Amino acid sequence: MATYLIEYPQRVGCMAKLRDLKEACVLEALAIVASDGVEKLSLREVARRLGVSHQAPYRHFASRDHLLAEIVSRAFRSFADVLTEATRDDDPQIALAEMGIAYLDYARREPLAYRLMFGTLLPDVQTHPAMMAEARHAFDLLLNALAKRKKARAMPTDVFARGSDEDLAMMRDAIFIWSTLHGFASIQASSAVETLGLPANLMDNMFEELLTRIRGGFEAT
Amino acid sequence: MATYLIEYPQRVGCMAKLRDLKEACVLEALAIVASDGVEKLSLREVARRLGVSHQAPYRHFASRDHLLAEIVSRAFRSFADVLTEATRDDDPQIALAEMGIAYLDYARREPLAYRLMFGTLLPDVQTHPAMMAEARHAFDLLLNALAKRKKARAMPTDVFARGSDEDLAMMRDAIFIWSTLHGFASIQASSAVETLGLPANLMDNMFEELLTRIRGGFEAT
DNA sequence: TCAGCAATGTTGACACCGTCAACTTTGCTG
DNA sequence: CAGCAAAGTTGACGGTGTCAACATTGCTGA
Repeated sequence: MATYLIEYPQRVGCMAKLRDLKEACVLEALAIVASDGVEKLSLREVARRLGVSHQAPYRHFASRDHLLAEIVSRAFRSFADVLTEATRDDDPQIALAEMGIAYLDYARREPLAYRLMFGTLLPDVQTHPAMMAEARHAFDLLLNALAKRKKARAMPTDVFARGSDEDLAMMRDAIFIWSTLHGFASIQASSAVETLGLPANLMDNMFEELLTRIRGGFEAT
Repeated sequence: MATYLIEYPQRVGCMAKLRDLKEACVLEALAIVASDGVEKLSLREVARRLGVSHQAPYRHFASRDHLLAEIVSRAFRSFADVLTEATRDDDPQIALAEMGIAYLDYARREPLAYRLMFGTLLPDVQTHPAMMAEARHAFDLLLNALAKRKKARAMPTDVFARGSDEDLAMMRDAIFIWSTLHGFASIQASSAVETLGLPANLMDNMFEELLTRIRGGFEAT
């Protein structure tokens, strides 16, 4: 019987209790993912930790995927917040670098959260539009930073460039940057260095070097 | 009773039968991964498809992870073969580009196999050294290609560079190249373009562009 | 006030899964 | 041909997601 009320005693009525258990499930799920990884996440374990029957969460999440979509959404939001906070400088070029560092740093600090977002099969997008919106928001941070940079460097001739082509080119720029950041981050988050028997410190202190190379590749087109 | 004998009737004795069932398990597992993804791989499903009791595979694989390690090893080997075959040109720079194209092409053609190697939590390395050896072999293809390129461009002053520092620098080069390739490939292999609601053809025909940018980033240090 | 009702939580079942233990069958070998 | 080790089978246990039926709760309108 509702042990979670002890941990979340603020409830005053039915609706509040509802939000409490739903919220408690989300928090407990996030805790499981953060400590043991998404593979260990199960509705029954969440229910068990909350001292509630194994079916109680089903009143608030139609399936495991619905709970997963919720915590993935939150992970994207928190990730986007970190990127936003890190991007401070007025110089768009420097702001981009700040974002890149923040990206890599997040993946290193929170490998399980990073794997949750980018390393597992996500629930179907069509049935979880909120999750997609959060993910897109994070991606838009990169697109916006690129747009600012482009604006600051705009040549008069750019006026003639057609909008959609321009957008597509910028998205391609974003894909390149994201590819390099994501590749590095996921290699680091996986145990690839260990798996391959490479020097343990191989990927340490490579952030700046990686950004330099991204810059080089960025101007190579 | 051993329906798989019908499919693999070449057996002549006990030992041959052993290899048959073991081999049949591996082939069936690879088929499952190729058609439904690694998540759908289960020892019981393999046994069922082979018309054999659910415990029979345990005579040949101590656990699910042991079967997984075996098919991951084979995936790495087949991947390495593809890279090797594609790398034909005498010019080390062109050979590197050929390898890059082959890498991206493989990930696009076989997204489930790619995810098997690079997108899932692999079994423990210490207990599966053969798997690690195959993975390392694939990585060494890149290192060797880089070494050839360096040799072809060697300046006389390079003679003074210390070996281990040189190796470390080359591994860092490899990490950059691999990061970009892997990032792009895994973004493509995941349904990220769909998840983010980006133009469906955004990542088409980007292979050459990506290689150009890698080249640019490569020379930026 | 209180009957009724919808929301919420519980219990039990089913079909999956990996894995351990005990058993039977098989086929080679001394 | 007896024996033995390897191979395969059967059954069980605890874990999972999920469906169905039931119990409880607390608000609401007569």
